[in-house]
Amino acid sequence: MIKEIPFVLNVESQVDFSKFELQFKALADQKRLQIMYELTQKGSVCVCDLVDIVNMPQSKLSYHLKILLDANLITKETKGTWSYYELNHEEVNRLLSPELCCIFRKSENQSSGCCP
Amino acid sequence: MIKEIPFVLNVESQVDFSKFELQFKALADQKRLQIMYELTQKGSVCVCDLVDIVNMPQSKLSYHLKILLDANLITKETKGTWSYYELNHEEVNRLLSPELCCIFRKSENQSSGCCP
DNA sequence: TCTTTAAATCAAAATAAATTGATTTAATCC
DNA sequence: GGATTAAATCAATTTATTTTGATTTAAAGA
Repeated sequence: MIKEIPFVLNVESQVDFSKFELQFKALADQKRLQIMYELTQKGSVCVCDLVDIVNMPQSKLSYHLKILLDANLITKETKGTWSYYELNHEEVNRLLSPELCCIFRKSENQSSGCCP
Repeated sequence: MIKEIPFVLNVESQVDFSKFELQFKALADQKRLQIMYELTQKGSVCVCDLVDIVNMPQSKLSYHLKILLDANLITKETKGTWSYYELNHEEVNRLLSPELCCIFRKSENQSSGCCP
């Protein structure tokens, strides 16, 4: 019979925070928070429109979208020459408090169990 | 007669994300996440002990504690020469999802309405 | 008072992230 | 095919953050 090894020593220093670091880094910028906010308000938006909405040069926007995409906080769908970005509500809800989720959620849409 | 400029354009860009930026910046670092995790496990810890727990030079730890403190994610109490730091559970819960809060919460203590 | 210890601060160096403007890739339309 | 448009990428610069080791501040004890 095998004795269980106590699940105690230094388990804490094993905890892997790298995914959280990546996601919080993506959130740690007002420009990117605004992009997320706009995607919440407008739903699915193509880069060519987003450029005007957030008033940002295209290459700069592209850079910030990539950071959000790599963090899995937004999703991308390409249709021909256009790329449409959307908020990844599941991931945002997984990460942020209901209170905070509401900032990234239209008040009309209460369906996804985030807002109180 | 002066024509009014329509108050339409860019109302959304008025939303102030600066406090969130500060807090997410504080969270956007594995070392600081580990510090928060240790404070969750150990409750109130003085810097002199934390140095060994997170295995970090004192000045470096002091730097990271300040960032967490400025973001209101931890609190500090000085007793004589010692400084004791604690997690600010209210603020952490306000910001992070119940799921994530659990990472910064001892499983014994279910009192604060965070874990499911 | 002098010494010791804890913790914060400082300035310099190292590292990382953001911005810029130009270029590339690739899909669409004529 | 050639021109046009959308979006990503690139390299160079700028800006911000982190690390380091030394110094400072200040409380406690002999």
